[in-house]
Formats: sequence, C-alpha cells, structure tokens
Amino acid sequence: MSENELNTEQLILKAARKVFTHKGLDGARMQDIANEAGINKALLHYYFRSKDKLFESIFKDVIKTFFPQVVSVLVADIPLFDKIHRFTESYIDILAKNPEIPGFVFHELSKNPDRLIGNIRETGADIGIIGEQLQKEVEAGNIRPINPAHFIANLISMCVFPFIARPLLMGIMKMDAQGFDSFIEERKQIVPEAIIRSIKV
Amino acid sequence: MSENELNTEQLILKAARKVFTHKGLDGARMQDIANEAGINKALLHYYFRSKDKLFESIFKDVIKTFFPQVVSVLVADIPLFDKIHRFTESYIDILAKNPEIPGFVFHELSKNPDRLIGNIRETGADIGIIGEQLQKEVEAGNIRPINPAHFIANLISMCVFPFIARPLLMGIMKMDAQGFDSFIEERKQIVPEAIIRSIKV
DNA sequence: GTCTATAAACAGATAGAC
DNA sequence: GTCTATCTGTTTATAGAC
Repeated sequence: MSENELNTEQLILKAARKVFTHKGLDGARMQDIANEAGINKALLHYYFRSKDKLFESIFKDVIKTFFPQVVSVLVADIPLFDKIHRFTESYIDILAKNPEIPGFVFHELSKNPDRLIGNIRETGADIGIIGEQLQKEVEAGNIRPINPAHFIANLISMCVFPFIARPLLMGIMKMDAQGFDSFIEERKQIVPEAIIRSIKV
Repeated sequence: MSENELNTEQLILKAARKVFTHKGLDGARMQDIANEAGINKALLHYYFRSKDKLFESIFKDVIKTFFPQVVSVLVADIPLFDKIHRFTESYIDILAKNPEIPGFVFHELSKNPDRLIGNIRETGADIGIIGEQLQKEVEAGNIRPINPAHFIANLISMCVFPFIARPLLMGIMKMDAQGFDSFIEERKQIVPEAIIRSIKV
C-alpha cells in the first residue's frame, strides 16, 4: 500500500476502468479485463459478482473523481473572467490526461440515462451559483445578459468536444497525434478568449 | 418504389440504421434488427452475410448522407457572417431530426478509427476553403486573425455537443424533454452570436 | 426469397480443487 | 484468495425445406 503495489481489488478496478472506458460496457469482455489485470476471470466474479456490478463501480468512480474537479472551479468564489481562464486551463488539462472519459460517460449515459443519472446527482453538482455571478456582472455593466445554461453549454462544449471528436478532427484537419496535442494546448488560450469576447459588453 | 413501400433490402437497412445508431455496434443484436424490420434473422445474413458487413453499410450510409449536408454550407460562396448563421441554423435542424447520429459516429470512430476513417475521407470533405475566406476577412479588417481549425472546432462544438451530452445537460440544468427542445431552438440564435462576437474586430 | 431448425462460437457465471 | 474446468445462456451464422 505504502509502496507502488496494488492489492487484487485495486488491480481489478484499474484494469476494468481501462477496458470499460476504451471499449464501453457492451464492447468490454470480462476476459479482456482479466488479461489486463493479469489474473483470471473467476476472480473478477469473486470480487464483484457480475460484469454489471463491476461496471457500476467503475462508472461511479469515474463520475466521483471527475465531476467535483470540474464543478469546484465553476462555483469557486473568484472573479468571472479569472474563473473562465482557470476553468478552461484546468478542465483541458484533466481531459488531456483522460481523453477517453467524456466519450465513455456520454455514451453510457445516452444508452442508459435513467439507470446512471443518479450517479451524477449524487455528486451534488449545483451550478446555480454561476447564474448569480453572471447576473451580478450584468448589473455591474461588465457583460451582456446571457442565459447561464447557454453560457455553460458554450464553455463546456468548446473544452470537451475536441476530445470526443478526436479521430474526426485529426482526419479533416490532417493532424497527427502530436499535432492534436498542440491543437489542444492552443485551446487553453483560444477558448477563454472566445467565451469572454462573446459576453463582454 | 414509387409508392410508400420498401423492398426487403431497404427494410433491413432502415431497421439496422435505427438499431445500430441507438445501441452501437456492440450493443446491437441481429435479432433486434430482424424484429424491427419484421423479418427473421436468417434474411439479414442472406442480404448482408454478416453483422459486420451490415454495420459497415450503415456507417457508410450515415456518413454519406450527413457529411455533405454539413460541409456544403461551410464551403458555399456566401459572406462569412451569413454563412455562420446559415450553418448553425441548418446544422442544428439536421441534428434535431437525428439526435443520436453524432454520439453514434463519434463512439464508433473512437473505438475503430483506422477501420472507419476512410469513410470520412471518401466524402472528399475539404474545408480548406474556409481558411481562405477567413484570411480575406482578416485582410479586409473585418475580423481578428484566427486559426481556421479553432474557428471550425468552436463552431461545430457548440452545435453538436448538446446533443451528445443531452442526458447530462437535462440532469444538471433540470430540463425535461420539452425544455431541452426549447434550449436547442434557442441555440440557433446563441451560437452564431457567440461565434461572430468572438471573431469581430 | 423467406422461413424453421440447428450448428458453432462466444461470454458470463459457477463449482470445486488447492 | 486464486486457480482450472465446466456449465448455462446467448448470439452469430448456416443448412435445408418450402
């Protein structure tokens, strides 16, 4: 524990996370996960009973480690324009380290919203506060009136979408893997600029 | 043909498209497709030999019917700001009628980019011309300098992303299905406004 | 061309030895 | 706890009658 070693359960979770996030629930095989973990199938069932339960553990874990990081910046008590810069910077950084997560989450959520939406709700992610902050800036004459839902949608869209569309973007923009990384790095500058220009008076 | 009737092959394609786009390649069952088409499984193999070949037909078809519609507006010979308005309007309209397509395409493309990227290339979608148009507007002093790749990424992101993230957005924005439709309708105004403000001098 | 029946392969889950 | 072997159900695919 104190060293670099994982116990079997952690080993399984790590392997399952990799396989599920890359192949999706339907595309993942228990055998793939066992191979990735360097153990055999039976052990997966010993620890998690079923594929479905193992998946649910992974999904919950992904949501719980991702959402708070993202939301915390959005609801922080800092000036709006600072917040926009910090959010894009930190969010894009997190995504660059976990590029397959958004595709995974949105795909599973689309296939099974009713079953999985509860995991989102449990994080207590409340972005109502951003609406208040926008309202104050409007009243102070700093920005134009904007529906907070659209503001957030615009912001998140421009950060996340390139990761979901990576193969397509690489195809039509004729980028290689390194070119894509540079492109993403550039967006830490491009996105906040675009957002701020779109709302400034 | 001249009437409202489809022959068996068309019937299969229609059913397969529905099932594949909703459940993905891995989640789709040949039995589901047969049921949807009102025929039996054996006929699917008679017409398309294998699930994989049937899937490839559907994927090709989706790309071929979608991409040209989208790209044609982007490369049309019309003033830039008009183009931005027309693009968002027509693209969002197409997406609203086919909300599951982007999730389907990006998911399959992520799982199997090498195998499927050729289908994109075959459409001959070349957006180089938009770069030239942007360059001219910059030289005319109408817009700020902008990397065309980011311009296009921003534009497409804001149009497509809400459809991919629909369940999540409905969850955190507390919208019902009707609320989501209104939200999408509003974006035909919001998105071009945001894009144009972000590039105008 | 379309069907029913069945083969063949696969994948999740369990039994039982160690 | 971890393994091998096996069972059970599912799913793709084929054979063969009509």
